[in-house]
Amino acid sequence: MQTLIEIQQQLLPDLLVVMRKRYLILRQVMLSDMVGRRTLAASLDMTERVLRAETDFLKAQGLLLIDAAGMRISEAGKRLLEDMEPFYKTMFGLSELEERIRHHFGLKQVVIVSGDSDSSPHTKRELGKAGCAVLSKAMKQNDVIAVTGGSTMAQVANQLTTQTPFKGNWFVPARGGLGESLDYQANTIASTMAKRTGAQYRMLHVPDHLGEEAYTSLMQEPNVREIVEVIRSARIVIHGIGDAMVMARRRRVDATVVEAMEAEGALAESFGYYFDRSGAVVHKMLTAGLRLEDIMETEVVIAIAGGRSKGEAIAAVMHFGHDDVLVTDEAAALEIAAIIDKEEQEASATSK
Amino acid sequence: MQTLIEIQQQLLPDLLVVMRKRYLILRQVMLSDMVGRRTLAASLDMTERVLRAETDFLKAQGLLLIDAAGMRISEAGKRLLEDMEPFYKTMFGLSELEERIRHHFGLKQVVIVSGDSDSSPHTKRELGKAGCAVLSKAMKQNDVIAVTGGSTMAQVANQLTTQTPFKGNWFVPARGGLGESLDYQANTIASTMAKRTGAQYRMLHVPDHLGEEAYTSLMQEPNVREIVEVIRSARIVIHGIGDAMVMARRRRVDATVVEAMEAEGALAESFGYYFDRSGAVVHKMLTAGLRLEDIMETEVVIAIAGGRSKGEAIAAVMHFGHDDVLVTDEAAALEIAAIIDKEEQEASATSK
DNA sequence: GGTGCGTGGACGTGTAATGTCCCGCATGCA
DNA sequence: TGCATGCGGGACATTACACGTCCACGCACC
Repeated sequence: MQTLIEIQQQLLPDLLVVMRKRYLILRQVMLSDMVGRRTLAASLDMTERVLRAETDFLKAQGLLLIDAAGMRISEAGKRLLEDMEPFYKTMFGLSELEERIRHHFGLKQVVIVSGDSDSSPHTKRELGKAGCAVLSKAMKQNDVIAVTGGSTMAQVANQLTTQTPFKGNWFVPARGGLGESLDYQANTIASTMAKRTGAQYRMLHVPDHLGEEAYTSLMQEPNVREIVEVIRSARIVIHGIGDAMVMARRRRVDATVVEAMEAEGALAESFGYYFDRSGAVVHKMLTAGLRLEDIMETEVVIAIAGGRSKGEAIAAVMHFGHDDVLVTDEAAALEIAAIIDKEEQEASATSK
Repeated sequence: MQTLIEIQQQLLPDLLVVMRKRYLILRQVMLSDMVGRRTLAASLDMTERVLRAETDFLKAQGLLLIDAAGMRISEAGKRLLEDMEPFYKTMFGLSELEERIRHHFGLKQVVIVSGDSDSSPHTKRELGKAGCAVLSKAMKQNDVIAVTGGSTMAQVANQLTTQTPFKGNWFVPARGGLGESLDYQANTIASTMAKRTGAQYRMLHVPDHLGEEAYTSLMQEPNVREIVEVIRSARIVIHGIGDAMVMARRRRVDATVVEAMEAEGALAESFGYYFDRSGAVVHKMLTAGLRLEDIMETEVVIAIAGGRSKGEAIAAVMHFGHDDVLVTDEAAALEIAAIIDKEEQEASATSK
């Protein structure tokens, strides 16, 4: 059985967005007692014109009183705010979280699905769906999309569908082979995505982790070189995020290297790199795939990861600061919010 | 305390309209099992193109399955319809009623406010407000608006406000003096409305009910004649509806005439005329105000009346068939719906 | 009486919604 | 087996609307 809100989300996905917008306007006016349009627009981060459309509407509904001196809330508006209070958190809790995380890390967009991917396969599926929606929106024609491996990315690949085939688009793996199971290989995922969207794909058949010698000689190979250049020119990168130690072990990284990384505080792994708590890269190395400098120049970088246990790792990668969009779940988002809280407290403590 | 639905009706009435539209599409598809776009558009009374936009959306949401053979509902869509069922009536019950009544009497628009004006002054105020909204929307520049008397019309006049003054507009009484209390006189109401909207007004200082001789001689008077011509040229008429016997008594109509009218089945009164159950006019008479033929040619005729006790009278006037818009309340609307039911049953019984 | 902030009106522009027409295709009937 | 019908979906011109921008005017406060 679904609640009214869940039904509405399906039937009118932007209902909550509009509702929240109007609610916030009303609340802001209430708090400001009497306020002008420009001031209000600034404090709500809206353009003056769209705010005006909304206030005109709220006035017509009798929730707002507007006269030459400015705007104030009506009795009916006050009552509405009070009555809406109990619904606010369940309705907009996630939107609020999204906005908070988006703002703190300077991202373009944050999407949070409810639940915890660690414990619920259903949430993981939803996470995949949300990832698809974001990716589909980002894709244009003749794009190159670099994808990483991992179970979450595999989930995205399985959810991907499209009405109009993206014929001119290329899916490529972001990195070479990483010694994981076949299903979670970047190569596998890139090919699945391409097949499901009617796009093309290319594979990179080299191990990711290379010594300098092997790297140089492989890059002499014309066909390797060619695909590597395609990869590095990707306009969109979509990647998962993992726990550093778990990933290192799964990838059979040298025990000594693992120890070194642990000593340096490695916490998160993403597109083959390891990050510490502050988002600094631990252990940079040669790779045939995407390099850090490529990521920094990529137009759209989408991170997708969920589950309570991944919260810290996600925050670390976000600190790295080159992502544009984050798709995650409620459990991870709450962890991230807690980390933000702590950081802000520390920041205010040191500033004193 | 308001429910979430009530809050939404205030905060996003526009979106709820969209929601209803999508719900009805989904339901129609469900009932039709498998149906084409053109057929569906016809049965929902929508243009093909807007239906297409909606079905594309519903398909993207996974609620509708579309293939070369036609459209059918998906499992998720079926579930959504079931889950929405309990909310439907509270959300759209009034819209449903509006549409039903609108369609049955061939009106352009029906507006229903919740409650019963007979028992709740609050509902009566809301009725007034709704009437204002309709009237404001209908008014253009340099219009002549004829208004009748009555307590409901007085309520409309008291609620009327406007941001932009309607300078070139004229409010006039639809009929002459009718021996009611001053507050409910058409003259009074016309002047109140004019004052509240910054418009002009003219008065008609003659008794409404006239013998042939008096009528002829009064119409010789140039200033009477002039205002009468203005009245009869009104582009908008807004009128109340009353119970025939109550109004006749209040207006001190001759006892013999009252008896005659009662014998003829007089049920409702509006703009000075008396109607029987089927909307036929009982007792036509000379008047210095609006005549029936004027009403028939008026561009916009707005009826406004509410309260359970008025239901029958409203239905009678609607049968008369020259109104464009009806503004009423829930209690009256339910009475009207019951009458429609009965009529339709009788109609189907005779057709057999 | 000046100054600043307020609303509301006007207007140009770009984009999304809509009306219209058409195509290729599957299906069912002759 | 062939033909007609009705299907979804693509294309495109037109329209309507939302939005950014600018300005006039009025009110309150200094």
